[in-house]
Amino acid sequence: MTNADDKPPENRSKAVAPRAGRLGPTIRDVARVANVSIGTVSKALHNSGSLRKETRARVLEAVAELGFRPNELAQSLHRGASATVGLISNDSFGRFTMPIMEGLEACLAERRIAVFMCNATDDPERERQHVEQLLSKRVDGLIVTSRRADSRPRIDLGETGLPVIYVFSQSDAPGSFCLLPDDEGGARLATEHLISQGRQRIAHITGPERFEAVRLRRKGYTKSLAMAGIEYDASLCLTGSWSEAWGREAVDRLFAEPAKAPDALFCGNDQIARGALDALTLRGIRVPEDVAIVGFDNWEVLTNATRPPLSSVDMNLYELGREAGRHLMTMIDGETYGGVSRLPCTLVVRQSSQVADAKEQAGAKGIQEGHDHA
Amino acid sequence: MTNADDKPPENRSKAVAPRAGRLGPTIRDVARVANVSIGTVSKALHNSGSLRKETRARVLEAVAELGFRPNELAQSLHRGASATVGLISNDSFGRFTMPIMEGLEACLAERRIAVFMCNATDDPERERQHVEQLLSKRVDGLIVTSRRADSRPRIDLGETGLPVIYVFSQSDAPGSFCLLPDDEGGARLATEHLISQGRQRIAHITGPERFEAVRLRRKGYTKSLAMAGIEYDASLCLTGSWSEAWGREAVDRLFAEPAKAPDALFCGNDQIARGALDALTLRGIRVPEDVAIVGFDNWEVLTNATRPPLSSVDMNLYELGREAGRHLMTMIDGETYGGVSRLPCTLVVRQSSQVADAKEQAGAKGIQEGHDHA
DNA sequence: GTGAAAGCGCTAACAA
DNA sequence: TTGTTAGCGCTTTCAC
Repeated sequence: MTNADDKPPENRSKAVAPRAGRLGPTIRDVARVANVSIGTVSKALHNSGSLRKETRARVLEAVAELGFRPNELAQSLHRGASATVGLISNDSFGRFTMPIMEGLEACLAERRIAVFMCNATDDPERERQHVEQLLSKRVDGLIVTSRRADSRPRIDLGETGLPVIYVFSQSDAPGSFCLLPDDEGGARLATEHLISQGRQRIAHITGPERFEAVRLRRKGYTKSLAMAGIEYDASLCLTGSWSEAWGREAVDRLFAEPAKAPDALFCGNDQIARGALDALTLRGIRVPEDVAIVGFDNWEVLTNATRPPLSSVDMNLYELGREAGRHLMTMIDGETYGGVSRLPCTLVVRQSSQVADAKEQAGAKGIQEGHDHA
Repeated sequence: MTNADDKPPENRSKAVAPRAGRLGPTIRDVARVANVSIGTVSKALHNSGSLRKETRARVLEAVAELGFRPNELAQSLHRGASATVGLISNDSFGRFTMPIMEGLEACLAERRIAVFMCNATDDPERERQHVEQLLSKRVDGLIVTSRRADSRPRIDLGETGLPVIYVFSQSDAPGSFCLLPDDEGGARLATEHLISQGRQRIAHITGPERFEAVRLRRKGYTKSLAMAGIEYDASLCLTGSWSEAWGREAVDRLFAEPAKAPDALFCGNDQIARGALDALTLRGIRVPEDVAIVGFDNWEVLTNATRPPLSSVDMNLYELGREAGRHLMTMIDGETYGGVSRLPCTLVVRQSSQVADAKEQAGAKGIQEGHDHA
């Protein structure tokens, strides 16, 4: 019952919907301009059905003229899927979340899926609100990430069978799908590399015991020692905080008695490694000649800033994010996954662990040369 | 013409819309269960109109029973606004983008506005695609951020009068609204602080000339010197890269001739400052007794890791993000802004710039004590 | 106080 | 080949 000649309401400037003008032309407008029906416009847009060439051309012309852009909200409503996923982070978008986000976004963008960013910073109430909002917005899937020592309670999604992936975080609920780096494997890469460099007394300076990553990395470390027939010396395995200060302190302890000093350090993260390196330098101990060092995280602002540049294990978080994206897409398509999946780490060898003339060692599986961006 | 007793289609398991079950109950279902009309349910949900107490109760009961969650997509379609904004980053979600995102998200979450994250990494084509997608999703506003030396081309939004804010980035188009930290002011805080510590020969080691931030910070530095009656010595102002290596190299140059050596360093970022600090320490020059240092960015992984901890200028990026969110909300409500707005920086004083017994200096405007998280 | 119905912009099934 | 129309799930006006 609207009057057929419905003009744009230029007159009612203070109408109830002041943003109407911003919403742009609708498919109806296109139909009017092209002088065809709405259904025809839709067909022309999706290249579906059969249409006379010139009709389609006329429609596309009108589309261009009006600057028509289909309203995805309406499409989603119809389709029952929003081409949208939510990413909930508890790491305050921290250093570890970033590369994961990038990988995820890059992967999903290819299928034109958009990502809602939500920061819950370990506040259960905020998390609940975000989940609530995401469900209301009818996201097609959910990614949960966080840098946590222990596994987290699973997200409560009620009856909705919404696909969820825990990346770089673990849910305690059975059946949840978790994507993590292979900490143990990473540690083995590092330790075996040091052994291959001829080191025999390899110390491990690492973070707080309560982190599963700490326990797994130590496991990899001890396994590699065992495989090489090196006896594990508990006094060489030091647990502390994730800081440079702890790295310095640990070195002070390890090198208190020169006779018992190690000839290599495998550190739980790059900050510890840097602290250790600084402390060694201060003591006049040469790296890598006297003591070789390998860190963990491959955080380039650190690894490339030290002298010498720091070898480190890379968790390939960007790749982890991509993988999460891929899995999520197949889950959205109906697939189901569960359990913990771990992605391999890579060792990036720089000067801190390799005396110059031993360089030919590199090239083995999971090992790459560090390219220092000058 | 649908049969009134429309059952959920449990039978057609391989139907065209396999996700239908996931979409959850609709307002129609609620109406059926509560035995009222759809309109009544809506009123009950929004506490609008007048409703008998028990009717409302009945509706809410049905809502709870079914786990009904209003479909925001449908609401948005009706309302003509999506309660959604886009954030386009060209910094690959880097170190600077993170705190901005956090502030933005925190601010918008209060009004239940969700944020789409898009990473364009300085690729114009990807950026265009993202913008296109965001427009299709009918976002209510756009935030553009990037760490760039120069101003960027403005985002092309066609006819849509979509609100846009450039945060930590500048558009070359006149009329654009840009939100930036007050680099010049930050530099003045740092320089004046050093002067107040009795320093007279203050060097400035900074980044590449092509960054506007570099030029502005130097301007602040020279102004402060002038105000204090200290003559500007061009040989004390060194331009290089943003790296620790450059910080070390610059110190080597500055201290080549001990007679001409400065008694304070104001560095263009914390990495440079750290490199400088390390180089000084290596030369046996004491910080802060012999040379005081102030950095820029207040990147805590760096500032708290050095010995002594590093004083630094904080750009308050989190606050910048919040401010962007606030402005964007008022712009969505119809307000318009333009031009460049700069937010004040803060100086965080730690030990690198302040000899112990001079501590009472702190407390002035824009200056705060650095609390080192152990 | 409550119900009916017209949209919001789009798709797809069906008619013409 | 093209037009018509019934939804998608919700809000809101207007009858009753």
